Amino acid sequence: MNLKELAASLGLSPTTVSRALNGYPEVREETRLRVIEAARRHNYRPNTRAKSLATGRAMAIGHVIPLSSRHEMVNPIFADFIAGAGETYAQAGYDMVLSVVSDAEEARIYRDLHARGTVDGIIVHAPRAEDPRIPLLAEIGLPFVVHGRATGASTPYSWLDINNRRSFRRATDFLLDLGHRRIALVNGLEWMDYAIRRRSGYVEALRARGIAPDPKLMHAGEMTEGQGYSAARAMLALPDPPTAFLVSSMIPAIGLRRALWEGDLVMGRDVSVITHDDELSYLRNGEEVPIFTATRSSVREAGREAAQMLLEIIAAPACAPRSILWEAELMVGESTGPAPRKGPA
Amino acid sequence: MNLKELAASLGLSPTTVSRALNGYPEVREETRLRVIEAARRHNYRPNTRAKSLATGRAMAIGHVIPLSSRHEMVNPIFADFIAGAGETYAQAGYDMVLSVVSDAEEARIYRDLHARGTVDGIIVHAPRAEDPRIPLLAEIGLPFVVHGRATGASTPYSWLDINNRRSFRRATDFLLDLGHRRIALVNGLEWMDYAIRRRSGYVEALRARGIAPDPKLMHAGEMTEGQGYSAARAMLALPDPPTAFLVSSMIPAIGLRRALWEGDLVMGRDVSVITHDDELSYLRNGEEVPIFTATRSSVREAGREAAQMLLEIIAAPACAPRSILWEAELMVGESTGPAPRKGPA
DNA sequence: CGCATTCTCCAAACCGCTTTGGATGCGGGA
DNA sequence: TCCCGCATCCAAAGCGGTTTGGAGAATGCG
Repeated sequence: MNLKELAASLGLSPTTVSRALNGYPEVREETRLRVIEAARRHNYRPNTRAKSLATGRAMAIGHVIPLSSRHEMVNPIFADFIAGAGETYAQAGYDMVLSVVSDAEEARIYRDLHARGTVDGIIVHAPRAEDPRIPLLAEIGLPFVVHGRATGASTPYSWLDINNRRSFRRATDFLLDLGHRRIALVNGLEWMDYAIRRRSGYVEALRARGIAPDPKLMHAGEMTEGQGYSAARAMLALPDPPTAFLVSSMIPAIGLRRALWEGDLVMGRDVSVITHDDELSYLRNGEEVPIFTATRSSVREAGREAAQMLLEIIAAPACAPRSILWEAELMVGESTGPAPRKGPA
Repeated sequence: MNLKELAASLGLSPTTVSRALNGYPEVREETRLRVIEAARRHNYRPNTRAKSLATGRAMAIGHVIPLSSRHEMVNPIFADFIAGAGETYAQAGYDMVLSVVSDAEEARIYRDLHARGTVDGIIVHAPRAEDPRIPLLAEIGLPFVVHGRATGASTPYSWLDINNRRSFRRATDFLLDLGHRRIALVNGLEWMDYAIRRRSGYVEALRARGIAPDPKLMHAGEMTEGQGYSAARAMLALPDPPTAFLVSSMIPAIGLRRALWEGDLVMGRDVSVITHDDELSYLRNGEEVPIFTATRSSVREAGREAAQMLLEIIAAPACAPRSILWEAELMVGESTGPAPRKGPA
């Protein structure tokens, strides 16, 4: 059932039916009701493609999942972010289109999505330092919002991020206040922006207490269970092992927990752990009492908000780039405690 | 840059340019090369919406993520499945559109996606018993492939699934052969099709050895870390606790591992564990030696294959429904061992 | 050389919707 | 009574492609 047929069945012109359905005033109220009723009865939905061809708006937002060709990993927080963004899109009548691409062809995909008119805007995931995607998107003139930031980007852009530096600074201070001096950092890949900021917060806190950061206690890898495990194993085997760990995500924290258990170390007593918690729906940090002391911020909420921001930018393309910076809260759980007197084991 | 402009810049008609780019034979080879070169130089990409309006094909596939309104959880295996499917779509020039909806409005979304012509086909995720989506999609005539199956569906349909019943039957047999008699099942929600089949494989194996399934050893819940933990805690507190567990996913298996550690039970010695392993990219089951003995099947590979199947169905809509049934392999890891003589603890 | 093909290319219709620019009929003010 | 303005509706021109139905030139054949 298309517009023309619906109009014919009502003895009206397509023009009038279109206007009736889209709420234009040039149509008698009685007629409008008749049209709406008929549309409902016939299960009429305007064809998306025709509509967006006519209006010039795709009513769709693109999300590009980059797969680095070496480590073919899907970002585990991606699903929850998408879920949040999806809620916003659904309310606003937008569709979400997803592309999974290796980073080699990422630039091409952006150009494509824009040139083919598939989407009205884009959410940029997992920004890296000096991320080339930002100048690229600015150049081709496709509205976008970055989830995170990109250190060293010169063009202004819109973003939503948490205060990674400050939250890891606070977490490190928290551990220092508990008497820990050998504090390890299990962080994300070193070129990821969030990892850079977290490390700088960590280093800053150490330096403020006159502690030189020890490269042997700083690990950069992917946010997998295995990475958390092996990083912890290696560090615990050092002659002077850490008494506390700072971890960038619940997933490696779980691997770290495994390593601790294997070493007969009790979390919160022998070794303290603080992790960042994205509040992934399938990985809650305990039910009532948090298992891990954690810097916490809902990535799903971030998805909702970033999507909202992008829709507003699309609605008013002229206005200046906006940004939102959230503070992560520090939830004290059972994984932290005073530094042991003589070190673990 | 659109077709008309490109044509004008070449002194050709839009017809000829379109044909040249789409490989039709009615155009001189020399002209074709000239057109292709110009298209490349001007970064020309045909407008998706106009193209699909003209051809009637959306060149897009829909994935609907159902969020049950009570537990607002994102299926953790979803991201990897999507990544696999995305690879197939990218190769075939299809886009992927995602909708996140509460199950209350799922039916409406399917009708919408079809009526608005947004997609050419749909992948159905997380099928339940007697899943209403299957007759619905069949009725509205939208091609679809189910990832999994739906027990009790009367209309024929295409699907790709693993042999859940057999793999859990084999896993249970494996534990029985090791001497275990009190074997617990930590399964998915009882109305999920995969959970039903896994339970039936488990029950079947027990019955074949003359063991009556004990409802107290059968847990049905969501595939979260917390569920695995609390189910294990509860069962281990029984007067006659299980000596072995069968778990439906790595994520609750990790929660289960936490419960075991808390109870000072060594996995593989005091308590045996077999889990299903979807090979999630961020949750590898150990590096060389698998940590968990596991029934294993790549959900990402499933995504690739299901997408492929759907594209073939769209290309040849008349042909009979197809189906693929994969056997999961049983990987023996370190989490299983002979039943302890007198039970744990 | 004449005619039928074959090669190339083009004009125009169409996909389903929006939107501009009227057309028509009615009531009200001068 | 006449004209104007308003309310209501419609015809037709896009949006950017594909595709049908030729047209004109070059080629093949007798």
